[in-house]
Amino acid sequence: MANTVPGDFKSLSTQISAEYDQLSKRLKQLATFALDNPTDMALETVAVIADRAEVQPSTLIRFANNFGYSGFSEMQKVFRTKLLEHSASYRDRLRLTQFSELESPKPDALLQQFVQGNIGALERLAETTEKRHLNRAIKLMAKAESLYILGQGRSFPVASYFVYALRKMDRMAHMVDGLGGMLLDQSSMVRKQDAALVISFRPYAKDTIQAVKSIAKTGAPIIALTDSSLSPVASVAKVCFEIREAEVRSFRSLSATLSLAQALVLGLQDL
Amino acid sequence: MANTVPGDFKSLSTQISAEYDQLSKRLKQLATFALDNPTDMALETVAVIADRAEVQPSTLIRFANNFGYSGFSEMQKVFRTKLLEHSASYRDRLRLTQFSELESPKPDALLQQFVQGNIGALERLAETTEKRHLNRAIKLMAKAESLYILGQGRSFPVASYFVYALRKMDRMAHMVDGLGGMLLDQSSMVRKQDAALVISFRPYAKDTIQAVKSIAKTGAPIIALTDSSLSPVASVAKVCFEIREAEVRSFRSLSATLSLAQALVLGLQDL
DNA sequence: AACTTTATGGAACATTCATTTCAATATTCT
DNA sequence: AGAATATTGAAATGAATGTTCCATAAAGTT
Repeated sequence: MANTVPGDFKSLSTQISAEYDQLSKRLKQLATFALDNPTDMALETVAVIADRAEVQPSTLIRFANNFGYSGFSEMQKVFRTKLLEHSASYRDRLRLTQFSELESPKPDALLQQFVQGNIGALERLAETTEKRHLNRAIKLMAKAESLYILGQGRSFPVASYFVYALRKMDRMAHMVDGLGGMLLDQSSMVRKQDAALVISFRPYAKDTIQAVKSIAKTGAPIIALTDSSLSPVASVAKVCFEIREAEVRSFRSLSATLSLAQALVLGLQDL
Repeated sequence: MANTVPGDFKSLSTQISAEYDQLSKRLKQLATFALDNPTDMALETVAVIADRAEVQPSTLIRFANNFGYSGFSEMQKVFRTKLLEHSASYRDRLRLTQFSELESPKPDALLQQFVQGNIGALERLAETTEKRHLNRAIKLMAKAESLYILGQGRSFPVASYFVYALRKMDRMAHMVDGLGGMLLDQSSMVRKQDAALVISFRPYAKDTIQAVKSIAKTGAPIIALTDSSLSPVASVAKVCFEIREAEVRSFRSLSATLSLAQALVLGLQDL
């Protein structure tokens, strides 16, 4: 048996619709409830769902078995993943699907994974980024005489992109890269009519933190792109963007961060 | 006490941030995990979360108590409701942005445009990239003793990402950046047992082209990431990836290129 | 109508789960 | 350094949850 167990919500719901006529009375009753209240199915317990659907708890298990699942819990996973489709990161979704990362080691599949993950991260970025943060950040950048960009390690590509894009728009942009161990010297150039853009992700580069803190003392506003509100740069920033990047095989991406960088830079154009 | 128990996610997360410094080691550890993985906090069981956060189960209850909740379950409700609110409002958002594509020049719309554009570019990349190109490129990279990376202007962020990622995987990776006008000197270091990775988009930087041609003469294989098969770097490359990036307001993105870069680097791991 | 098959309710069961407890360890204060 | 306090790890506990079982009811078959 175990012919085709619906692995995702779409195939499950179509199968429910298809077999609906052949279901028994209580199973029909539950079927309509399930399709009407997928959120309940995803989050509530057997007892609660049974109560809401006005069905016995055992009916839920029978329902799940009827569609090939070993029990209710297994079926519930399908509803949960469906719930996360748009709101959660790639990794979260992957975790709930039974057959996940392990199998496909081919480079082609790898690219697919990155693409999927990055798409997810981008959707999430669009969803979670607050308009007023964007506005405030752009205003700060516009007011600043010079812009100083800090970013090391994994954040360096983003920093260099900022510098490139800002210069393209004829803005004064300086990379604080610590070349030749001059990091603190470079950051001491920042005056309070300037502004600093700092990109920093775990593990937060010590140099960057140190430089940001010294900049903060000058009173120049700091715009931070980081991964958590607990990040050491978050506390000193005037505006702080929390960015959740995709992660494939414990390798974090940069797509979301770069998209945000683009939006910030291009936003300057409109002022 | 029960002074103010955070009833919604926002107040909870701000309170976590506020009290973070005064938390104990394990509680800090869990705090960052909770803010990083709200989905896990919402859906998983105490045991699973404890395992993922590398913490004892009891820590979760202590954490919840610390913020005024009677137990973990009570706190979990906060994470769950926020998950629901979020996925609900997402559909509204999508509907809204689909309407307004053309009109609003606000930074928020700009971000949506970038996100949409980049998602499109990523999908296209997944479709058009040929498996055998990936395989060939990865094999060339694996065989090479040292890897030399070239990329200037807009391609520089990608180049620096390559260097970062390759070094992370303990590969010899050298940036040919032409610092101090030494570009041709740097490229003369390449021997035929090495390989070069060149990223170049219109308008192709003269320096890069020149350097690539001189590298080609050594017989070292060249892998190119570029925008057209007519690009000056395409003709000298052993493997050439044509990448079409998203363009918003005549500003080209880098998401697709970076995703490909990630796939290439991580593909090395599997050999 | 008698018999077989299937569906259902409700309680019993076993499992998983959140929570409590306590000894061991680390930290702080005197 | 030593006592006092706070933190942590690991197992025990008890509550909740998912699942199974079986007697009863309904539907279908001869």
